[in-house]
Amino acid sequence: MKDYNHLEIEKKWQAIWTKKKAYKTSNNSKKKKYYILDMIPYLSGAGLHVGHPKGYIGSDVLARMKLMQGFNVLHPMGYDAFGLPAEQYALEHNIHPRKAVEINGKTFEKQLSIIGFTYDWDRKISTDDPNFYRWTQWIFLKIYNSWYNKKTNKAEPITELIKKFEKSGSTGILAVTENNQSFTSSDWKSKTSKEKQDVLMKYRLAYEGFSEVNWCPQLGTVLANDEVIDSPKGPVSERGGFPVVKKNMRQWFMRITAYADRLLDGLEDLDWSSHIKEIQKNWIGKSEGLIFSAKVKGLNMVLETFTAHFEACYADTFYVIAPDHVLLPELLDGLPDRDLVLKKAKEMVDRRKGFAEGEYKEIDGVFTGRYVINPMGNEDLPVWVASFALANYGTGIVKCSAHDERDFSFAKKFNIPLKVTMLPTDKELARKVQNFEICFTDASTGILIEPHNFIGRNAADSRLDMVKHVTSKGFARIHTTYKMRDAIFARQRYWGEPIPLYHDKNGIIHEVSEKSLPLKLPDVKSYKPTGTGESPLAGVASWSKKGLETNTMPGWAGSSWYFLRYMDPQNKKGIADKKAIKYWKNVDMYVGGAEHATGHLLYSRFWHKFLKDYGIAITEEPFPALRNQGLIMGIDGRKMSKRWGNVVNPTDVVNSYGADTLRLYEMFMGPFEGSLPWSTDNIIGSRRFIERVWKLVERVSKKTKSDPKLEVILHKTIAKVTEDIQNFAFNTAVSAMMILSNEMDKKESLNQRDFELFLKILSPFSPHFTEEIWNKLGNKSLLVLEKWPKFDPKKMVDAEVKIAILINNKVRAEMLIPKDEKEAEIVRIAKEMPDVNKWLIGKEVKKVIYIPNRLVNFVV
RNA sequence: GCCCGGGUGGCGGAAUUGGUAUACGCGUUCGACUUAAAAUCGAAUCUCGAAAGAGGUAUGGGUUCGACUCCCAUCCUGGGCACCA
Repeated sequence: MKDYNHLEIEKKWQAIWTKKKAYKTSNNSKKKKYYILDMIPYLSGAGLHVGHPKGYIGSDVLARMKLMQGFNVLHPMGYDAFGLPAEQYALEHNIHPRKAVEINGKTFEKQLSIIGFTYDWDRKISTDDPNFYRWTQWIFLKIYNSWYNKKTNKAEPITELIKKFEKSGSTGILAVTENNQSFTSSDWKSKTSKEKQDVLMKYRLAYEGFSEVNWCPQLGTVLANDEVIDSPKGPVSERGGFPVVKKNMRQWFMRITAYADRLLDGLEDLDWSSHIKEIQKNWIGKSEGLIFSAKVKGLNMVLETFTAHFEACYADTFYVIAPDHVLLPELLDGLPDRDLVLKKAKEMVDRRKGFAEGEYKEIDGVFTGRYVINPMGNEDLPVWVASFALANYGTGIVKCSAHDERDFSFAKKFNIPLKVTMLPTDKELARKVQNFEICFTDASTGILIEPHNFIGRNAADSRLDMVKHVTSKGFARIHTTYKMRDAIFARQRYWGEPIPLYHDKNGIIHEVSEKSLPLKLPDVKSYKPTGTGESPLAGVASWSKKGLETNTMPGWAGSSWYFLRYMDPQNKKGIADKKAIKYWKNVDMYVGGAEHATGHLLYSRFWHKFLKDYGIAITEEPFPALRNQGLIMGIDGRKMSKRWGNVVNPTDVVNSYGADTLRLYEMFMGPFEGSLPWSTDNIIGSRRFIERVWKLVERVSKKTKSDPKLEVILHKTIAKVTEDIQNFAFNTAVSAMMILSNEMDKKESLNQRDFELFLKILSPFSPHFTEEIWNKLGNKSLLVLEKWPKFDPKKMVDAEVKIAILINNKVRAEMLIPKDEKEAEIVRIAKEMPDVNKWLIGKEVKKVIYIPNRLVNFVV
């Protein structure tokens, strides 16, 4: 056997696999399908470092095993070419985004090609391809033309809603949003087109509205909440780190909140890390509580407050309202200090704007001069404007008591009287505020006893009782709120999918007809952000003349459905052929970074659920199983980045060690989901292993008989590797194979069939050199398409086992004995062993514990 | 502040219905080969101890014949959320 020349071998087999179309995926297969997908990468142009392929290698190892196990495997790759990363690269390098995408795509493909992936490049997609974004626009129109029917709990065409409005006698359609619309059919018919549009806009799942948004002047665009991060200097953009401020703008939105419950409920059955599920759960932020209504004294007005923590509601002594609350001016009407209070409120709002979300901790307030009648009693409670109250959570008005730390300090500052009810956790508080009035206490148990008798109940039960109590008395009603907000679906940028809508002279919105899709992004000279909040498209005469929407779609549009396109990427009649979707269904195993927990992974679940309602997708969830690869850090332990000069280029590693070594090492480094520093020392170990296997070939012979002991290890290894790959425990799979090769190394001669079984299970990790050996051993077929070995449970059984002899849990001796020997026999032999006997002399054995084939423990 | 993870040799890490802690790899030390070095091969490598033995999985306690594993408390650490009522 020649010396191991990785460059030659890898190039050779990559060419042969491509020529023989070894990884071509068919849509007309009788085999069972397995769809394994890597998160679509965006083309930022920075080039890959060794951390990028880690996830791809993991999914590739699984894909290769599934292929060998006889599945029809779909394992595609493409680019998310639209959006900020590509555009930012273009701006920095002063080239057109289209050109930037082309260059970066080629670099990316070249870097990947040498690692030896199983991608079927015939299925490549790119989100900026008109043949692709035609369907992104098409889906947008479907979403735009739908509303969420809470009764059927699914999206329905907006035409169905209009029919309901038109149907005579119908009044009050159940609203998706807070707007409780109520009108008769004649009311509806008498409305102008514009008025009808305004009503429907409150139901559409894609809608136009105004809102305070995260505006990034440097990027010249609006950012979603998850694209903004906090820094010591205030909020900055995730991409680029530029300052972000609040700005009120016209926007397109996606009504993701309509799907809040389904997004939350669906999480339970997903095979995702609990960590990611937890993040999504917190993001959705479902909170069940009560809404109390209180009459304002001296006005014909009711204030509603939402609270999820109503256990202490009998102790409430004051109300607060958000300084920017829409009802505040009305509440102040007729009061002498009206303008003064409004001015103070405005100051509070302005002050808060200067802080990042969550950074503003000042306590400020002003008394409105109004009182409400306590809904649970008769006394009057003062209403204050408080800097901490948020207009957009709950009702924007809070009912306050001493039990909330923040309410407590507010009351302290402004000398507002307080009461407490004793709750199990509040004994300390009761001591702290002993000067205040204490109501409804049970000093010994801390459980509420008045005005309803709850003696002997635990906290959860008394919470339930409290709900019953206050709702039956009419003090409050049950209500659920969510922290999640509707997603902004617009960017004031050039490089994105055009939104296929236009406004006419009367301000009526029309759709670009389905037939004329794709609505192509026009070529422009200047694609730079205008900085004013207007999209560069506004400056294109032919575009604005038609009244076309000048905002483009955000970066997450294409990535919210691309996985369906891979099923049938060339289809011209729809996003994919019905049969193809029926066959591939959804992604069996999704692999990507954990940083997309609240962005991509939430948005694509939302779109998929919509497409399910619409009858295109056939499963409720797009990604039933998800694995997140950990980062690979620089040698210095810092994140790999040009800035630190610690970037390791995979091409360099492939050149000096080979793709097989790179692949094996990245899988062996540690747990797949862990973040680890790259190590130039450790990679040697993986290379040595490959060379040792390479040399083993010299001892392989068809004439050599199977060694029974080696066979046991071999079959145990096959079982372990099969299981470990399925569980993404690649590091232990590699370690098991290292143990096997060490055992083989001890033998003078090896049975060829046994050795070939080893090659097969090693092939997914290091496909090139194993293919070369397979070929050299005289096989004509391709190893990568060979059948995955089945382990034989009969061959996994050791003839002899090593049993540890313990005295009082200390190992004192060992014995080799036939498997499944009788306990009595083992104990008899053990007692006679000198190393055991000396510990037992003169002592009484109180107990003998025997664990079959593992240990025997004498308790003396 | 609240909600999730995690803490095992010099290093990456193995080990879970509770059953021989430190597999596998790296590094280090010694030896072989070599004029020499690299590479390769062999041996050793948790701590104390000459040995017998003793101790040891962040810390303290508990359950158990037996705990890295289960329970309680504490400390450290990574991540997520946050004036969310």
